[in-house]
Amino acid sequence: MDSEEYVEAVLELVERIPPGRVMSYGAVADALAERSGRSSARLVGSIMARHGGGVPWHRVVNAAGRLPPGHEIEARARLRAEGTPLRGDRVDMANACWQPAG
DNA sequence: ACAATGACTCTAC
DNA sequence: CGTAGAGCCATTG
Repeated sequence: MDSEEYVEAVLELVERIPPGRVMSYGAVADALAERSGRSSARLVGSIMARHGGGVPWHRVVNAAGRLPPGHEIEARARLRAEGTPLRGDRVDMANACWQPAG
């Protein structure tokens, strides 16, 4: 069961992601590990899959800059519209990687 | 406790 | 661009 506390923390952080930037599940998990104590890329992914609605989920990608399955087209279009550095069908993590610290 | 699953991550081929 | 194997942690049967 996903504690709403953790879910809210994830959604909050995802909403904090500025346009043109993205975060990897692992980065989100790592950033939330300080507030929840427990975190895993799989957990964040699972939460996004269940509660990803209502937040710019397209700003959350995996470590390889891959877009979430079933939404590649949507995510790619949104990212492109926001000016996110794209590299083919993936996100240019070298420039798009963002973190709450800066 | 065990087995299976998942919007993950890394390394190797 | 692809597959395969191991590690990861929580949920579910």
